[in-house]
Amino acid sequence: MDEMGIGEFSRRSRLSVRALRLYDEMGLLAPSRVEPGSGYRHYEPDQLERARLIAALRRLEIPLADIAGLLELDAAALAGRVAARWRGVEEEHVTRRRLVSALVDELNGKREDMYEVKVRDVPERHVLSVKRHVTPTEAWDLGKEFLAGLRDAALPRVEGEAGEVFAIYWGEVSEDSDGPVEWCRPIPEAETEALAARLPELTVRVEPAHREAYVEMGPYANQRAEDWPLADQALRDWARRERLGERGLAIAPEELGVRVTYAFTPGGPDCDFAVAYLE
Amino acid sequence: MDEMGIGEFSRRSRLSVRALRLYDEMGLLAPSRVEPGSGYRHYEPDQLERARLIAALRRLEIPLADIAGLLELDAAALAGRVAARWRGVEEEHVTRRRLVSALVDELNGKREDMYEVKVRDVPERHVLSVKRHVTPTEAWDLGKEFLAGLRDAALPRVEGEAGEVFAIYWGEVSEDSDGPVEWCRPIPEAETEALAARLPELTVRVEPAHREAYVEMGPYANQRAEDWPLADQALRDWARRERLGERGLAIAPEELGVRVTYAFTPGGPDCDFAVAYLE
DNA sequence: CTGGGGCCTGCCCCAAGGGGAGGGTCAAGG
DNA sequence: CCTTGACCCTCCCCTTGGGGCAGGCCCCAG
Repeated sequence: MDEMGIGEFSRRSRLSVRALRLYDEMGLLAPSRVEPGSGYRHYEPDQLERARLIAALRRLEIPLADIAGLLELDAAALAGRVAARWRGVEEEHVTRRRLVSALVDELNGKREDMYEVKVRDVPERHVLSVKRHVTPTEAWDLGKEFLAGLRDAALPRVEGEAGEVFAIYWGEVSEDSDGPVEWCRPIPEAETEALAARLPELTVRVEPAHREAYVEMGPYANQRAEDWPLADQALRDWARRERLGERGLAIAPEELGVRVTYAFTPGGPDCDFAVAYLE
Repeated sequence: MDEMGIGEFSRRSRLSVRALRLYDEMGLLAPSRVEPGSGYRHYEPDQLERARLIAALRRLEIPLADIAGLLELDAAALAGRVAARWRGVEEEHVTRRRLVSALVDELNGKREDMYEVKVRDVPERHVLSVKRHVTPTEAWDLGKEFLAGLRDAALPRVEGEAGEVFAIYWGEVSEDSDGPVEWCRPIPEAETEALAARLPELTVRVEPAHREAYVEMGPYANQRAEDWPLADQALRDWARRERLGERGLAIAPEELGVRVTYAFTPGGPDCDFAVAYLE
């Protein structure tokens, strides 16, 4: 019977008296005995183990509510959950690291010339497409699925840059706005009807000729989400310089009705970031 | 004059309306115009840059109060501060990563045998020592300084394990309790008086013979702070199994008057974690 | 003239405690 | 027996960065 007061238990567990009272209140770590008269809390030495485990989990910034659940698991299961949670933290950390380097580069002016805006004329094209409402992550999955389907179908190609697969963001794609997004594959005009019959799950339509502004983003752009706003900004600045704001230029993915196209090289991960405007 | 309402500015800056109102209130990002009658906020497009910068800094979890200061800097200085802050985050992340792996290993029982408790008899020794009240970080600095001084003094050695440099934590060393901590170097009994005269800044005393329990912690233990509590726990468990709790065994660094000794190999970073008890 | 969206302020809420007020309890020393 | 100091209690307000909701105003289109 070598129970101790909250002060000593605090020192031994390296948890503050404050925290111990909170954990008691939350039912996370109740004292072994509470004096009825004074309300004094008393703890047993073997409660230190639980206390120290809580302290360790808190040091990893795990919320108390989650800790309550974790404490019901056996050691092996707990270890698994902690490891799994940590993998998530690592991932987020890597994301943030990329964000920092992008931000620092941008502040140091190293990215200004990375996003040179160019203009190109795109002829009228017949395309096979899917158009769907999607969340940001689903947008890429939709693209992957679309590309995989195309490979199986072994379609005839249109020559040159105009033959590349591309995506059109018809509206903002974010947490609370879901596009739609359309993935397109140009096809030779002559084969339009045959392909429409062969691939009934895809739409066939005509993409009108237009002139578009674009920036080249290089390989793996899709993995560097922090670069997209910069490309967006570059195009936005260009549009303002060119005073195109009121001539039907669609400048922002976050504006509804916008047409932002991403031009892809189907074999690889290269992509452009293009803003279409119609003359 | 293409100003916009708070809703559109929110979508374009990817900051919530809520956040924008808060930033206005805090003076971080004031709207360019507030309608006197209705209180409606209006923003100019060129405020988007600042807004997006704030959003980027917030994504790095920089507090708003700090952001206010950062926004007054020019781009290069800001980049430097962001990079510096990030280095701190990286460091903390590494610390936490070690903590996780230690915790997971412990939960999986991989560390149980790492801390096998052994017992050894230590003869009476004459030692040169410094004893001082220190904070946790100062404790190691004190040790380094002590070891450096010893090297310069070229002292005669005592043979064997009993000749190693060691430290005694006479009391808890933490944020609000500061030891004291004593660093000791055994010397041959015959030279006691000569050395006392030669090194007047050091104390000379006799460390009585005793039997002590200890665990071996291997190299670089001082860099793995998360291992110390485990060693402590191993000794604590051992003491309870051996029913030594009431026979004068000092079991906890957080208990005042305790004697926890750390045994060092002076050339390298290896150290034991020893708990002395007197028979 | 009515509906629907956009916008306003003001109030309460979250996590995980920190700080302090005001007051009770307990052991030792004078 | 009294006091002193250490310890402990509950209760309330404070923090950060907003989220949610209520009640009400503004403004435009049909």
